[in-house]
Amino acid sequence: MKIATWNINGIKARLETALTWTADSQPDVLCLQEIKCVDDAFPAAAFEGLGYNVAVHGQKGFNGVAVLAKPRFDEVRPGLPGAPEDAQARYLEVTVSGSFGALTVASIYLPNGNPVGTEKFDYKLAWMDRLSAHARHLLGEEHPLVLAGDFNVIPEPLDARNPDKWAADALFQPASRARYRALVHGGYTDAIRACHAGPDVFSFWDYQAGSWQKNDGIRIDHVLLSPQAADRLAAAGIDRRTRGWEKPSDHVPVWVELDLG
DNA sequence: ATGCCTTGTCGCACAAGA
Repeated sequence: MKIATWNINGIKARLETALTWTADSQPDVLCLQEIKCVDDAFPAAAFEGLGYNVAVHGQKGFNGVAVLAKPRFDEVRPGLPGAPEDAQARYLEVTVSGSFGALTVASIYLPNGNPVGTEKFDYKLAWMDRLSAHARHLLGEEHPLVLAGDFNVIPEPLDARNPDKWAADALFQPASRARYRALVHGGYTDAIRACHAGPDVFSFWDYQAGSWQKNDGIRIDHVLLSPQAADRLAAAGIDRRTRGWEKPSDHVPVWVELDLG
C-alpha cells in the first residue's frame, strides 16, 4: 500500500504534471493540498481515468485538499473538527477498505502562519491544537492511520539547509515546533525520519532566489503513522525529481509504503 | 531591508504563499 502526499500548488496549473507523476508512481492513495479550486472545478474525471476514486474538499482561489484512492471510500469526512465557523478548506479524512482491512488517511494543509505576531500565526497555533486533539482521538480507533500533508513546520534544524534563515519564520518558531513535537509524541511516527536520519532530506524549495539550484530546501511535508501503521512501515521517500520538471510545484511528493498484507 | 517567483482572482494589480 503506497500512500503519497503532494502540495500541488494549483491543480489547474499542474494537471498534466500531476497526472504524469501519478501514472508513473502508481500510489494507492494520493493526498493533494493547495488545489486552489472549488469541488466542482476539480478535474476528477482525469484521475478517474487512471483508476482513482476522488474526494475533494475545495475552496475558491486558496487552500483546498483532495484524496485520490484506488480502493473504494467507506467514509469521507471534510473539515477538521473543533471549529465549525472555520471556512478554510485544509483537512479531508477518508477511510478506505479492501483485502488489506481498513485504513484511514487524512490530507492536511496546515496554515502557513506568517507573519509571526499576527492573527495568522495565532490561527496556525490554534489549528495545530485542534489537529493534536483530533489526532489523539483517532488513535483510539487502534487501526492503521496516516496523517499526510503540508504541515508547514520545519521540525528540527536538520530539516533545513540554512536553518538560520528561518529563525523568524512561522514555520520554524519554537511554538510551531513544540506543537509538532507534541503531536508526534502523542503516539505517531514521522515516517521519513524513521527511514532517513541524515541531512539533505527536503520537500520544498522556494521559487525565489534560485533555492532549487542551490539546494536551499526545507522539510515541511510530513507523513505521520499510527502505531498500527508504523508497525507495517516498509519504506518511505521523497521524490525530488519533480522539482526539476517544467513548471513545477515548489513542493515535491512524499510517500510511504506499508505492508498491510 | 526588500524582493526575488508563482497562482488565482469579478485581473489590467493584488493577496497569499513559505
